[in-house]
Amino acid sequence: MEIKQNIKIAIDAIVFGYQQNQLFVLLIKQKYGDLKNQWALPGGFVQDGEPLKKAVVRELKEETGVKVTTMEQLYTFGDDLKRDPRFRVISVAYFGTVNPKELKLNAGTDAKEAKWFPLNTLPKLAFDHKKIIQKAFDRLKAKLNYQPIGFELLDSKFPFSDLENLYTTILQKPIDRRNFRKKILSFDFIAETDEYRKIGSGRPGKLYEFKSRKYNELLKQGISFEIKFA
Amino acid sequence: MEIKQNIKIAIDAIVFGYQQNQLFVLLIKQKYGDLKNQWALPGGFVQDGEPLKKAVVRELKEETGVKVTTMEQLYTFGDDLKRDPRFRVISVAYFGTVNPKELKLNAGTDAKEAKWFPLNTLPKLAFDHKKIIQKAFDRLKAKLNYQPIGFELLDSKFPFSDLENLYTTILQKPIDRRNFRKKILSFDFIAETDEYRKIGSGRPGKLYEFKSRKYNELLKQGISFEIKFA
DNA sequence: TCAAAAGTGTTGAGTTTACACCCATGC
DNA sequence: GCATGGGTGTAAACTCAACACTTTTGA
Repeated sequence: MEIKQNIKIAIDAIVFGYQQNQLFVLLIKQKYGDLKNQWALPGGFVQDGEPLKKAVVRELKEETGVKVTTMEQLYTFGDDLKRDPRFRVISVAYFGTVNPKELKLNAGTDAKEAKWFPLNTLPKLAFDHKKIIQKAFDRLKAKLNYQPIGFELLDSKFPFSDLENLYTTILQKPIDRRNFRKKILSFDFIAETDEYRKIGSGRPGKLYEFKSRKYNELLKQGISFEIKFA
Repeated sequence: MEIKQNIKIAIDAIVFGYQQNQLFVLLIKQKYGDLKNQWALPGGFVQDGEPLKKAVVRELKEETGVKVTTMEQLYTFGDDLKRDPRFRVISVAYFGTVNPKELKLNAGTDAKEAKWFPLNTLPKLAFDHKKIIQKAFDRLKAKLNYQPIGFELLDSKFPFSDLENLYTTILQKPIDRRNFRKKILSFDFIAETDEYRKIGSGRPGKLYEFKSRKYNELLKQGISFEIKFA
């Protein structure tokens, strides 16, 4: 049985980073073709013997130098036949988060043309990448309500207020600080350290760290992490 | 820029139906190749000028005669290089539900080789289709908790107990009948009719109908339909 | 001593859970 | 009259939402 098909398959990666009350997305500058010099999501064509998720990790490393641990499949864009003007491309989009260290792009590899952009001041984007980022952000927002992600986005030791601010930034609405703290602490997967944040004005905040072992145990047991507040 | 790629792209469709406290999945018997006569999900290769979602609708109609309205993208299977033993195939899986009328397959088209199987007594399946069905079922179950789907799976007029039974069947646990009724009625998108179910033993139940207009309005307003109970 | 951010409890409202008996029908 | 499934209310436990003042630090 011979199948003729003239469709290319690609992956795109949406990587979010967080710093100082701003969400960032990692973009690269296109090097070739009509869209040369336009900004776009990291990504590219899948190789013949390559699983999709390997392709995502590879492209990210090649194009930006950023190493990610887990990328989650977001959506497959394959209804718009002209999303790539050259020929038909179906793209499987993955998204993930990285910790703040990665926000300093190591200049190695091809990374000169990679840059972090604040989510609210994105440049003009190639293809349908604006739409894809929107969808990824929607998913991130939705996830935040039912499982406490976001630890990946923070330093390994962080003051409680960083977590608060991360939530207000992503959800784009204020939260009740007292209720939020009660709720998060009740899950019992972050632990106080005996350190304090040194810099900045105001009273220094105690630093907390994420207890990933506890968190994964709870996940396995299927505990549900709903987080509700104004 | 020339890209060499030897990967085929296909879609698979998981269609659920419901009848008498049982969930059914629509399968077809393979006609060609090594896997001839094995059961598999309806699906096939995407045509060059064809959006993914059109491909799903087309394949379903061709292979089973079943007409679906909306199919939701489930997941793209592309990590296992040998999921199809012949060559590399990446498959975008879609799932959806149909109303009980469709459970009687119209003998037209190629439908002779299509059949509804109860979810708990599936035959041996080709490829990784067992895994795909499992994932679709997990998603169906998850959806049921946060939005009252399932009306599609029932007759247009149904006794309340049908809805109850649908929930216990999918969630695989008993529910509190009184609390369930209170909750569902409080959403106010099903309406009493003045008819009663005629057949069966016991006291005849009032028939209800789904108020899709109301439901869609609420969805637009972003009302959240959480349904919790034992 | 002032500005800035951190830390902390209580109360009322609303929601969820648990629970058992009577009703209408066909046989 | 009995078997079968349909229909109904209430109280206790829990969770959520609203709300404001004190503490610690650096400048």
